[in-house]
Amino acid sequence: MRTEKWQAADFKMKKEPKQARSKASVAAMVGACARILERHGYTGLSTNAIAEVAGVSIGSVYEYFPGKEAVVARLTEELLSETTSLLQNRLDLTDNRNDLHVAMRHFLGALYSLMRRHRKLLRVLVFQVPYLHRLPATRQLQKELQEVLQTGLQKTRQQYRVNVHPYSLYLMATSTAGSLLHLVLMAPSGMDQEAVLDILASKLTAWLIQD
Amino acid sequence: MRTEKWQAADFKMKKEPKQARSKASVAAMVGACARILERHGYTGLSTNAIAEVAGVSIGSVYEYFPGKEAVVARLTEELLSETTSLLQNRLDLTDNRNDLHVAMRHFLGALYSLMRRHRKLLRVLVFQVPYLHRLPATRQLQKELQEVLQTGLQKTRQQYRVNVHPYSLYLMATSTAGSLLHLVLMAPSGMDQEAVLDILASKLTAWLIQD
DNA sequence: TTGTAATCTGAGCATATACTCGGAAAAACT
DNA sequence: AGTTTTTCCGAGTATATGCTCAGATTACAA
Repeated sequence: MRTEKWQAADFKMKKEPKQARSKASVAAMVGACARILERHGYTGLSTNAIAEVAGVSIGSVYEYFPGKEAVVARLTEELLSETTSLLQNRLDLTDNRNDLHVAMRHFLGALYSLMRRHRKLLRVLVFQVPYLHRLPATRQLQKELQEVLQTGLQKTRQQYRVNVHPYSLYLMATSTAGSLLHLVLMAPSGMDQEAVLDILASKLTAWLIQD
Repeated sequence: MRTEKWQAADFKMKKEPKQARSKASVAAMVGACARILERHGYTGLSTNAIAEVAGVSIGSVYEYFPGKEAVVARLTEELLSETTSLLQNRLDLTDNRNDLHVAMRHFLGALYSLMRRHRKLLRVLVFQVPYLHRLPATRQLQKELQEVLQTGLQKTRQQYRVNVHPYSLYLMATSTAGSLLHLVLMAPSGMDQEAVLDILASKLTAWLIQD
């Protein structure tokens, strides 16, 4: 029983594609990776499958990636950049609002719809990819979310004179993540999800103010 | 690209062991399954590995299980029964308490220490097993947790005259789960986890009462 | 003791997956 | 056009994994 490969997996590409042709190939591989994950889960993901679905040969895959783990890493990086830009946009939008509850609600709504758009992929990444939390993109996402929360709270603090305990902040973040994930991936049918978001925003606001 | 096997996996044992010898064998297989999952993750789990670690031959594994998925299912059932009995015990203990916050804190603490005891296994089950949420044991656990929450709240309602919206209840459950999971599996080092539990209990109590 | 059911064995086959390598084809450069 | 770099190809090898099966061994019962 030896240590599995993914425990020391290499998440970096062998080389960057330089010409337009090869960029298209890499894009096709990453796209194929996403489709396979959505349709067949991580168990169904193999380098051979990626090559087949992408319409390239197996040799081309290994030309750019050391293994499927690196393809998944690349895929999460692309998702990360989408999330980052959305976060920044939203933060700018709510910048000059002075209603905490409304701002909170907008932020939750944006995160929710983003997660919902990628729900199939998100489910597999979160619940099946063994090394997700060791991926650079994942770590950076957590970092950015925390910064956004801190920044947003800085303003709030000035306006409402709230002072949140670090542990309280930690609990707000983890519980919100838990609720959003459950709502997007596992919510029972017949649930008015927008209404749930309303309540969540209320509770978080109350939590902040009374702290 | 055909549909993967685990998507229609059979989670039931082929037959129950009848003699003491075979019961020991099955126990060894389940134990081996747990050890392999903890040490090598779901990727490292194979029927051959189970047989080797359990000290039985590969033929014996297939005598009782249709595949590794069924072994995992059996393992989760054993975890479920442990959880169920703990839940019942705790509920009895907090039965005649009239301090909502203290009761809540005890309940959280019990859940936390149980999860902590099985943290390695829990991490793999939650983040790697593709079919975890389709396992009968998982479904039943969610059911029981919901019942416990309802029952506990029934008493609370009488004592404190609180009336919680169903969505609010849903959010309490999912956010608590999210925080506990993060605390057990991903909390940054140097965190006073008992203190975090204190705050969580306070917040949940406040949430309930002000609702 | 003898027969029957339960249990265990492990070689072995079929398939899947990871990954290499020698060389062809296309693009870029001079 | 000639040269170099980049890109692509896919048969082929090594290994891992799922699973079967014919028969040996052990428990139990008549």
